[in-house]
Amino acid sequence: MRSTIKDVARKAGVSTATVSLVLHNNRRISPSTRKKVLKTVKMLNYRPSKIARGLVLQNTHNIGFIVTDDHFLKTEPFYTHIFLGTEFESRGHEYYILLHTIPTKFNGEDCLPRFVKEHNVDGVIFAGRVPGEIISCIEPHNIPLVFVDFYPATGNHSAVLIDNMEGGKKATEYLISLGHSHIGFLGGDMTHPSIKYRYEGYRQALKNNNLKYISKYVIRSKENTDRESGYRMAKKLMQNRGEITSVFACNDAMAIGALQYFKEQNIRVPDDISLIGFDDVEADTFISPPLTTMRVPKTELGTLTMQLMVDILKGRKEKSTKILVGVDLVERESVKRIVGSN
Amino acid sequence: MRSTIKDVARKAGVSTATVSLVLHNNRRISPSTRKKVLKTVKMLNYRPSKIARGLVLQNTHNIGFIVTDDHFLKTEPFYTHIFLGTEFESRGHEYYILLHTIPTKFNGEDCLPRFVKEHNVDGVIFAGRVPGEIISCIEPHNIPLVFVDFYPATGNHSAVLIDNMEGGKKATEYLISLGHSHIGFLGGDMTHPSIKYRYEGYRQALKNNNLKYISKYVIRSKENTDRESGYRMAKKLMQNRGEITSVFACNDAMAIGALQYFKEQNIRVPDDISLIGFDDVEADTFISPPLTTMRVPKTELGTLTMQLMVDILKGRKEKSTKILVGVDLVERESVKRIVGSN
DNA sequence: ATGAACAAGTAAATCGATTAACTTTAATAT
DNA sequence: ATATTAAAGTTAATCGATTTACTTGTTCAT
Repeated sequence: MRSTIKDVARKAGVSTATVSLVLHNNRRISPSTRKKVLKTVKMLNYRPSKIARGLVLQNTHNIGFIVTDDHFLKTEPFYTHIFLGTEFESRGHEYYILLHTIPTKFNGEDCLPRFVKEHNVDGVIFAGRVPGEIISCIEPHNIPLVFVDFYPATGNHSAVLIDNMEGGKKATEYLISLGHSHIGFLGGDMTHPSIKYRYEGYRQALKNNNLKYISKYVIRSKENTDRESGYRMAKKLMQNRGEITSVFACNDAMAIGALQYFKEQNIRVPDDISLIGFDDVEADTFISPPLTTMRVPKTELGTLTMQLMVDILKGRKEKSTKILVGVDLVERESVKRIVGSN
Repeated sequence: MRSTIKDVARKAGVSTATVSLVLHNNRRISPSTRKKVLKTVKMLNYRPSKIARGLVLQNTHNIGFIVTDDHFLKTEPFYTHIFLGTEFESRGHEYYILLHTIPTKFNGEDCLPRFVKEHNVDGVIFAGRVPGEIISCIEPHNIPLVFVDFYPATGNHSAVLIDNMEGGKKATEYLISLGHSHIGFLGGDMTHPSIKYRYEGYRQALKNNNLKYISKYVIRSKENTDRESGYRMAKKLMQNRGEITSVFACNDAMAIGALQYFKEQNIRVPDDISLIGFDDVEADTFISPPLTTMRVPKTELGTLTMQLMVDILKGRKEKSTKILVGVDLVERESVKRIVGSN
């Protein structure tokens, strides 16, 4: 049987209060008693029970992590990385992460996650876009919420976000700097804030460089931003290609889908067309040519989120803090300088 | 503030004992009192605190889930599916899953997961191959262990396993049934039990069908069974191709890598060579041609594991129960009947 | 009418930690 | 010598639920 605070107290010849005070570095206890207690603690291999402690302190030291099924399971382990980031960070803070996935076909019923019902979490992290109902179900419970890689339209919540606008701008400006002036944009669901901001960045870059915005160069859909949709959108874009020499895909999954289409059509990348993505997923280095993209620090996104959550729980940060995380260009082989430029 | 058992008792005009007994369906309580209490419970939206309950019952209702980093993060979300399977199943049993990942470069130090140190789990699930040190660190703690998709060489533990031998046999026999008699085997790390058994199945199928085992048709390595290694092993296999008309890759990742190589060499699949994989990962349907493979029910693997864990915790099953899960052929487009056969 | 058997409910101990309030002893000030 | 203060520890209440042992009241057999 595991040892309790009573065992330690008995063995060390002190009260349980003394043991507890020693463990909390209270200086009411003399160095000699302190030493004695610590020795006994070590000897009995004692660790306070998280449960007993939770009962009296009225906390759980658990954090809920909510993400949709399809986000968590998609081929690119984007959210899995974020999840692991929170998990890594939680270790140092003595927290545990409890996962809750929302079915793809969420119908609004039973929207309260079990860990909220049972009051088994001190805070909740939302990763990626989640249905608004879930948020409004949880909000009234008055638990700190932190969003990562998504920010709901209403409310004023804490969030860790990618600087998508800046990223979109950087990606586009990179193409421009290599002489491209007819740049396609391969967009997915434009109601998604991330995609929208990447698109805004694209527009800004064009504007800042005095390039015309040509609407037939821009594909938007209502669909998911996955490989399949990338394939189809690339097809659509190429059917009315104009003078396009490069394409900025709103994420790597779509870029990879587009690449597939280009290959089938014998459109060479980067010789015939340059392609830049966004996210930096693992598959990027394995495909041919390796994809130039904007790196999103996924694990870091997770650790930052968890740090923010802990800061909020300890009252060290405001309940509506926003953290913006920058993205960097990763040059690989899918983008090429326009011949004759510069 | 959330309501406690005292609030319910007061409001219903009974003792806390009565409330607890009602909630446990004890028939010492009269139907009328019962009804009254249940009404109050609903009114106050009361739920017993998991923590308080855990303290008196001496359980945590948490299950630890241990997997290595690289397993959890690899491109094919195989273990992510298993993880989610356990999570789904855990809901119905009022358990929570706590994840612990082992760094790829595990050096043997600090091998005890936090949740074991803190006695914060009732049982531990090991998913996929894990370093032996971890297992022997946890064993002495006398917590129920269940392995899924991996079984350690020593000890007699509970496990949920894929019937790899049967699967390897089925895959090979399928090729044979279509007229193939020169069948390559693309193997990875043969010290891995799963790979070893798939290979055994391959040999058995050959033997049962009176086909010669030709050692140059079999590639084994010590490397990971990933796409990159599939690419390189396919290259090696083709350098000494003999009369090979089909290849059984020990998993889909390797099959996809091989496919990549075949494409680059203008070896058409399935026209020049048939290719069958194992696992049924999502990418299979997106590549061209879609990969014929053996379907492993990943989510089910997770739910079965969790069920087994619960059964063991409740004393309904032995501590060394094994469950073998069958695999099924998924016919897609990477395998073709040999012309002229049958 | 009396006691046995049963039904319905409660009091109180318990799980393992934390901490406010208190006690005891020693040191210091006046 | 006495009051004051500080130091070092302890007592006991508390968190929220569960459950054993007990009480009280009722029914039923004889």
